[in-house]
Amino acid sequence: MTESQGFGDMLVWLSLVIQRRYAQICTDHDLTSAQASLLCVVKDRPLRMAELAANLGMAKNALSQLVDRTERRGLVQRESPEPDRRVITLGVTPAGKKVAEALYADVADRLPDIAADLSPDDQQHLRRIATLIATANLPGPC
Amino acid sequence: MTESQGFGDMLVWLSLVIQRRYAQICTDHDLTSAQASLLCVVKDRPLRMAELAANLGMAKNALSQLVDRTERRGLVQRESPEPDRRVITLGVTPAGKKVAEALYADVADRLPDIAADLSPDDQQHLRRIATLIATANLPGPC
DNA sequence: TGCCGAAGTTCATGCCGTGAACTAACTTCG
DNA sequence: CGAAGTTAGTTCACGGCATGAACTTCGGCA
Repeated sequence: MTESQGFGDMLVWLSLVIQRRYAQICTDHDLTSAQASLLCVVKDRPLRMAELAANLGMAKNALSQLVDRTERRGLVQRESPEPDRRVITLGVTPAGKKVAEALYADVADRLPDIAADLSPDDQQHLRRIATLIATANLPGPC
Repeated sequence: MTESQGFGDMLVWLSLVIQRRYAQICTDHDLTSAQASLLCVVKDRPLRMAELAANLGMAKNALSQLVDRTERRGLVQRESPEPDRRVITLGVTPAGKKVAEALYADVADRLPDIAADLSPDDQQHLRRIATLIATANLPGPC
């Protein structure tokens, strides 16, 4: 009954297209999608593990292991700066910062390619709508 | 320099939001995202492995293993209908068909929730734009 | 016949996420 | 003070997933 076909369906395909391009850009920087997202979230300021887990929408144990792998590569480091000695914050190393910035720039540069065939109006629409949905549905940063 | 902040970035977040909701709906039907997508692609007509791999954007070997797991659950079955005995086509079982249709309906029903806060105009924009990008960037079905 | 290429598969490896059990550190309150 | 409960984070075993490399089978072509 939903007219044309599959709004939901189309959203899934859209996300697959984005996901694929993103993964490609990440591997060009020798990163996985998960590690790349992690890096981008902490690139400007350290965050606690719990906050990070919420931001990325993953369980604490999954995050812990992701951090293990990323730390092993020297891109990120655990710190324990608070009086409460249980809390661990995660920051980037200088190397990680460089990688993060290069990746971020590349994403900004190459990811919008998927929208290259759209009219300028539609590109603006998409940008606006993506921002709305992302900020509305993520416990997120801002 | 790109105004406001991060078009590329926003697209990534958008795709994460969609991906998460989709994964949730899939697990509600006891499926993984990959198996769900596979099922939806073959639910109406059988396809060759090579075509499937192209449609889903994955390597042939990855597909082969995905099919193994999905076939083991009795949702899908390999056939060898052509004179060329190398080609294998993949079709759904009756059980698989039922699951696929229930899932598809649920996706159509619940996935657009993420856009619920948008104005009706924006929802139409999003639907249209998603369709454009998806069909333009997928070797896909149509 | 003999050789090349295409369709699928198999294997080993590594990343990723989950559930369950665990440690260490703080908090509460008698 | 000190025992009970809570919170932050980790560890482990397991399964799904993707990749690269090697392999089998089959068709095409000379």
